[in-house]
Amino acid sequence: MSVRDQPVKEHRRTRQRAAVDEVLDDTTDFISAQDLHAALRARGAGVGLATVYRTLQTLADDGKVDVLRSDGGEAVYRRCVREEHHHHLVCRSCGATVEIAGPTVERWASSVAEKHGFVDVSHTLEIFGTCPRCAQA
Amino acid sequence: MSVRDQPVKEHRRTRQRAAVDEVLDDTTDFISAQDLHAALRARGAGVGLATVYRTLQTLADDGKVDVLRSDGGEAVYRRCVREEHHHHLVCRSCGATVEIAGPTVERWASSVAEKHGFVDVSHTLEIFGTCPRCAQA
DNA sequence: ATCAAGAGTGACAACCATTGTCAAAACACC
DNA sequence: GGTGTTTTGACAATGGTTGTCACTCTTGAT
Ligand SMILES: [Zn+2]
Ligand SMILES: [Zn+2]
Ligand SMILES: [Zn+2]
Ligand SMILES: [Zn+2]
Repeated sequence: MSVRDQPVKEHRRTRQRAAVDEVLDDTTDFISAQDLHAALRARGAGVGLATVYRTLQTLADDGKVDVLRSDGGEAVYRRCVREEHHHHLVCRSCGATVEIAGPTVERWASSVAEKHGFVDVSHTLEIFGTCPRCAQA
Repeated sequence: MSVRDQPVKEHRRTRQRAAVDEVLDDTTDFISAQDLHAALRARGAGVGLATVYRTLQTLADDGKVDVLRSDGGEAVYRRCVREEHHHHLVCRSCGATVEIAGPTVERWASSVAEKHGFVDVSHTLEIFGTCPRCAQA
């Protein structure tokens, strides 16, 4: 997404960050800061809400988690398998997420931008739908 | 974006809606509800903030305006030239917007979704960059 | 034009995600 | 252990957005 993957400043290892990591690893769907905070509580490993927000912010900055906006405009986070740039196919009903890579789209996006003289280009692309499991109703 | 363009219930014509329409027509970039509210004030045609939000919501529901989220998660609206489905190339600096149509991407998106068994599919796609005008710095 | 019914309005409160504050606690390193 | 820096967290504050509800306006019929 950014022009270049940079240094990624070192961070201290704390109980809180480990706890957040753990929840992220156990969660396959995108999750909001609020929900993550609740999940931590449920696990007994309470972490301050502000800390959850800060931690997620940091992870996002470091490219360790992907961020996108839910319908309500709430930011939701997810630890993705691929580190490289990719997109998502998300189930509107259950939240099931599939990571998508599309060289074609990447090329198309940058060519369109270039055609209009835009530089320092990035893009967002998400596909929503109802997954097979949820479809059988 | 939705599966089908539907009936679109009729709405009453009021001074407030006309005023909002006017601002939207005069604004080429995406604008937030707050900013639109301020713009209305500046024009002397004051409209309640709640009304601005409701009006934009309605317009969006009817597919009369496009909505997307700014970096800060704020919803921004724009009356686009094309009524049909399309996307945007937006300048991060000045907000200049170009409407984009991409049959290729449309096909790709639905084929990817189909491949994974997803139905009732929609997608969001926006390209961001620095426009030629803003680039010469 | 008059009128009734219901859609629309607006000032204000309420909500809620997110960020700011800052003293206390935890970490990393010597 | 000592020390300097980072991190934490309870709480306040911010800011966009929605809810409330009495009042007003548009519309369509009489
Ligand atoms: Zn599903
Ligand atoms: Zn991409
Ligand atoms: Zn520009
Ligand atoms: Zn499209």
